[in-house]
Amino acid sequence: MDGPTTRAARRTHGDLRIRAARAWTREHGDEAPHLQLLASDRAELGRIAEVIEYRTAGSRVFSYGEAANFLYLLVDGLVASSLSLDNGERQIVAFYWPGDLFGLAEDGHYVNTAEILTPSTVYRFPIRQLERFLIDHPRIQHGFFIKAVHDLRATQRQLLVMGRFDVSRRLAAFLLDCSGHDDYFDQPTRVLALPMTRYDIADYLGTSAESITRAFGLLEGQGLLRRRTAKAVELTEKLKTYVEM
Amino acid sequence: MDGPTTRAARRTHGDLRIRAARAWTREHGDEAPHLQLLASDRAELGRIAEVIEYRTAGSRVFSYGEAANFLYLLVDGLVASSLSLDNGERQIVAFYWPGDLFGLAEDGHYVNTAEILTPSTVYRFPIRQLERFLIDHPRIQHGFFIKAVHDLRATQRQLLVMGRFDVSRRLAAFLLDCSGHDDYFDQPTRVLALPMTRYDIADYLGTSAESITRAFGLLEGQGLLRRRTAKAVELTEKLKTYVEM
DNA sequence: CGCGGAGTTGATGAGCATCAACCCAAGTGG
DNA sequence: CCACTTGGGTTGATGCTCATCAACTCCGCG
Repeated sequence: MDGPTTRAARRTHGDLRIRAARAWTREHGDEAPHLQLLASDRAELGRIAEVIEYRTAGSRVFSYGEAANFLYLLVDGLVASSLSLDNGERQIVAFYWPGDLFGLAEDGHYVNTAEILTPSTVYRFPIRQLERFLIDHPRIQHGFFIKAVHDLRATQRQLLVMGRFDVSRRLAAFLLDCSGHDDYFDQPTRVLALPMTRYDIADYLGTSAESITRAFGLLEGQGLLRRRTAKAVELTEKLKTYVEM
Repeated sequence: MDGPTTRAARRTHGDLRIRAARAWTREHGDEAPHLQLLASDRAELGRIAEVIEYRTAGSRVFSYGEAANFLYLLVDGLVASSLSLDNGERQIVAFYWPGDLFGLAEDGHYVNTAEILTPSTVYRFPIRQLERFLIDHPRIQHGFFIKAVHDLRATQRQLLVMGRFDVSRRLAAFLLDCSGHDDYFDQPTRVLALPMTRYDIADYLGTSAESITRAFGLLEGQGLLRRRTAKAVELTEKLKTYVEM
């Protein structure tokens, strides 16, 4: 498989956006799912970043245990972050969509593996430089802090899904999450494009690919969705009511 | 049930400690599970905090959906953070031990319910004041950021446990987590004091209280632990090997 | 002493993992 | 251009894990 291509970050950093809802306070007109970074902030951040493009699905941005020298911002594409057991079983702990940060580490080593699911573009920031930079730019650091809190909330929510939902409900909740990403969900037709395989979904929802297929069948049987192709699903409004929380 | 008692934060803030491993970089002598805050930092933080004591188990620090005006730091005791479904099922998404921060919110409202499990002492910080304070004190904000990342890692790990482990393994992993807290684990005798009920453990591990009891039985049958009383368990060294990751 | 909640044990059935077989679409190479 | 390959997707059969309901014990407490 061919490796990624690297180049210096572009002049304009309009694509440097961090996806996150506000942590505690609500501010006027704060509905946007993206943090507001000033143009000057973006430019400064862009200065310490490199742009990398990954072409091939299946390639890895980094692997568990590697020395962690970079933090990544996904600009375009889809990335999965996973943990694996000795027996080879894999648990995907997060899908990263455009605007997401990834590259969690502990004591200088990555604590999970980041895998490319579709051709992707990322910014990568040298950790040490970034840490210094954040100390010097409290407002930007605050944005990163809010992002971390946002991800923490989302992961806790997923814990509820895993702990209390059967497979059909988990799938329904997952599809609704996906439908929040306009790159993959066409509002007018309500058709969701699924960039990942059944196996990926299963490894995310703590079940098997067969069970995912059967859950699709169940939801379809109840008129909550319609499979156009294996990777394109039309969602109905009723789907929301199926996931009671 | 009697309410909590409030008083101004004390002069000395030696108990203001934030529990977290470093996010990315490892620094010399950085083994301690607590962030290093300067004495002056602690004093400044303490100035905007109030100390609250909760006597009665079962009382709530805050409930889902309430206006979020405070962030909490647990000094002593044990607190559970949970989400509930319409049907009353409860999922505990985290136990908070001394040194943990809690009070996640979104758009100004708490996104889970914090419940007192044992008599507890907390610091509480007015959110708005704290946010201003953190912007003005980048190093302390950095500590909070690291704490958030630490919690995110821990929650992702729990997601692996929930997605890939059977009940016995989940319980074993949970007991090992608990044994990391010296307040409740006596190193010499290897006896762990469990401050929570079977129901709490079940609601954390996404199972039922009966299954927890049976899992205890299975682990005991394999010589991995010994139940002294319902709330005191002697762990063996072998327990670690049972949870292969 | 009697009450109530936690803990335990047993019986039963449902949901799902697993294994196996098969279909289908996209590539690949002759 | 078409056979062949490969991996994802689907469907069916079977057994196991665990949720659930019920009964009972144990313990602390007024």
